[in-house]
Amino acid sequence: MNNEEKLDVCMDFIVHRETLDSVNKNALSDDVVNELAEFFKVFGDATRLRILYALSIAEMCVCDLCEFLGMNQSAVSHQLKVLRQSRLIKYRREGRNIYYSLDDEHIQQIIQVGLKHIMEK
Amino acid sequence: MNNEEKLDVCMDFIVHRETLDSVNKNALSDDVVNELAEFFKVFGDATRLRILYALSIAEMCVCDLCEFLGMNQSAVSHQLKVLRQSRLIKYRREGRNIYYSLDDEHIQQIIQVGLKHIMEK
DNA sequence: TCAAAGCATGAATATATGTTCATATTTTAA
DNA sequence: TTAAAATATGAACATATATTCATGCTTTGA
Repeated sequence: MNNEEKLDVCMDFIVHRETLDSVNKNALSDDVVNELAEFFKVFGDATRLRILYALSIAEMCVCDLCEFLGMNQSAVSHQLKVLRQSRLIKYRREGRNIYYSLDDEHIQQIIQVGLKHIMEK
Repeated sequence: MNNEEKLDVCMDFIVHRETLDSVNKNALSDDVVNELAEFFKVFGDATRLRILYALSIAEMCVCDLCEFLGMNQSAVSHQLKVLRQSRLIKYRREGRNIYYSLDDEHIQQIIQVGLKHIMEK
């Protein structure tokens, strides 16, 4: 391993220049990383996961979701807004009701990979 | 659709009983949902994502990561602790340095699915 | 057209979380 | 064995976020 440069981070010539070059060359852009973090953040909440998983089984109106989640309508609507803005769900109006469903084929895939992970560990 | 029961959530007979039965029957347990949320939460931070992506390219010591991330050592170590506790990374000591690497084959898979999602949207 | 149902949303609050600062721990070189 | 380097960690602080409360909007039935 090469230790060619002195850097602020460590006090000696410890940093691995080749590794850093390789990582820097292949790293994701800030924009992509931030978008990706925002995307995963949506899955990082139990309420939203339950909504997504429920919608993977059936289309549901807000009322249905409130009943299923055992939460009040405002809380559910706020989370639905987050999911809408992340384009993970879509909706259609039918009379006074609004029916939500999944809007992306990656969602179930991601949840499945996550499930596989926690099952195996 | 059947509207058989009156529920607190909505003021009329709007809730869809069949849908709810089906969703309740197939829903994930609270434990699994919470574990899954904790798992995804780890991916929902740009710093941690950058670390994971970097480690998918090369094994790195803390010093390397500080330099790559442009962050101080304490902040990096705190995030490494989160990643260790989630069992997403492992480490080995070599002298004074500690080298981190990925500890799970699902990590790259999940990041790839996420990337595919944000690219297509 | 008007009241009520279903849903959305802004503000407020409580809690969670990321970073910094100071310091502790472990290892090696002298 | 002792000082310094590399890393870890507890506490503090600032920010982000989930839920609640109050209220607004849209649609339908009377």
